[in-house]
Amino acid sequence: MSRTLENFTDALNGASSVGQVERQVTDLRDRLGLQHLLYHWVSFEGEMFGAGTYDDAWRDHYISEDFARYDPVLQAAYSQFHPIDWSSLDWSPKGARRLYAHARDARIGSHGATIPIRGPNGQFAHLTATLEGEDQDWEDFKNAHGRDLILLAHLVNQRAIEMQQGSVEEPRILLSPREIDSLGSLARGYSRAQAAESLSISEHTLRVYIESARAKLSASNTTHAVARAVKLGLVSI
Amino acid sequence: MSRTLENFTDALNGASSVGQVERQVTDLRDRLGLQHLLYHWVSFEGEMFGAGTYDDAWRDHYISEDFARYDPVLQAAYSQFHPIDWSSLDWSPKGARRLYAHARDARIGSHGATIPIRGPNGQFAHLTATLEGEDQDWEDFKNAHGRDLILLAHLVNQRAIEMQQGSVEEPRILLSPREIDSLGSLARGYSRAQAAESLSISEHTLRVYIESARAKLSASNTTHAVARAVKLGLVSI
DNA sequence: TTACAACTCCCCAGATCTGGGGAGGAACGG
DNA sequence: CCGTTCCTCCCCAGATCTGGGGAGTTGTAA
Repeated sequence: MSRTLENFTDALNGASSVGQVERQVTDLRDRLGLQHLLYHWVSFEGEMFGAGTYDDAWRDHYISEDFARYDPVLQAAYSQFHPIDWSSLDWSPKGARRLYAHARDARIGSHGATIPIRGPNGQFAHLTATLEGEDQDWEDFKNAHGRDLILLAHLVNQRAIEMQQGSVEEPRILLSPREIDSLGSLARGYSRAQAAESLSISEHTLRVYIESARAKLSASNTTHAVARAVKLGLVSI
Repeated sequence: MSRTLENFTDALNGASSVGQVERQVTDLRDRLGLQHLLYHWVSFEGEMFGAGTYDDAWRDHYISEDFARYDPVLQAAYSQFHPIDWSSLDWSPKGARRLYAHARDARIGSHGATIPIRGPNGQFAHLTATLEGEDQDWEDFKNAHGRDLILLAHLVNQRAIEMQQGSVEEPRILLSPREIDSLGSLARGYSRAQAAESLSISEHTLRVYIESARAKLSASNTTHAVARAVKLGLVSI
């Protein structure tokens, strides 16, 4: 790990407010010669916060244009473990092309990488670094700092969790094995009749499991319960 | 990052079998002066695999005694994001004390750290490093290599996912914006009537979007479509 | 011993979803 | 210009899900 990053992470541990974190992120961005650096947490309930160097105008614009719907970076971040190099993504759909054009106008950066990071209970965040320059500049940066960014993402997320932990901790949702089996079958497309048969139980029993899982997941209906369970990693498909 | 770890991760990328990975892990353990080093993936279905230096006798013993139920390291790994220093855990419950005694007998190590790591779709793994020595030896190791272990966990997990995924690449599925809106509303628990109203369309229109999204996702029914869309990161909830 | 969670099973009646059919207009790329 | 995709809307009839009620057994921890 480079000295710059060591100093940054030491300072991060001393930060006691988001404002201080943001100043340190800005400083690190400049030291690394980046266009932007952003840490962004998307909580399970949809709350968002972050610390980074995107200006308010871009943030507001991104939200008002509902770019999250079209953003291939976000979609890749949700579904992948690997760091995402923006140049590896498909920007051909219309919405994505539009986002790309607007981001170029806003001087977000010609190249970027986004590192997804996951914590317990469905916590999700990502660290994004962008650079303005030629392809070779970007390759050089990745070779020099690619692994550093991974570690940085982890350490920033760790600090963010520590800062967040003053507030209420979400209770951990636990489903029983049969609840997991039941929602899992539905998530894989079985009807209730099929699911009951495959689990060798009656549909009545299956329903009890679904309903109790629904209650634990605070879900309005079964589809909602399944979606939450998939999102929380409680069932696999 | 130290030269030893760089060499290890470069070799890891060239490994084409679990056996090769295991040899490299053993080598790294020795270079770092550790008692043991273990990467352990716990799949959702309960399958476990890993690459590490615990011997088969300990693994079998751990399983036959059902120590996973009592292991405070595992419990902490499931519920925390931070690297877990074993010495920070509460070993006073009866089962945990018993596990601790058996692990000491098996020379697992007097000190250890476990780094939890999470991927998409509920994937969970951890990297554990143990050391036999005095408290000061352990503090020295953590200061020298603590952050390296975090990065190592990430890179090993990345490699493990690559190996697990083989050659099957899912064709990229694209949903239209209205399809995304529709499935997203259902994933958030809206009934079709509510979803149609919130999107300012008729239920008939909503249904067309749901059905076309279902076809694109090769889903048996709507719940299946929603689950797949969540899993693939196509909709957020 | 008691309480709770997990597992098993049932009923009725109404609400919602699904298979299968139909239709039109606008935008974009070849 | 034509074909495709996306967006908009409709019908009928049957299948499935849901709200609300009921029940029992077993195992475990306090």
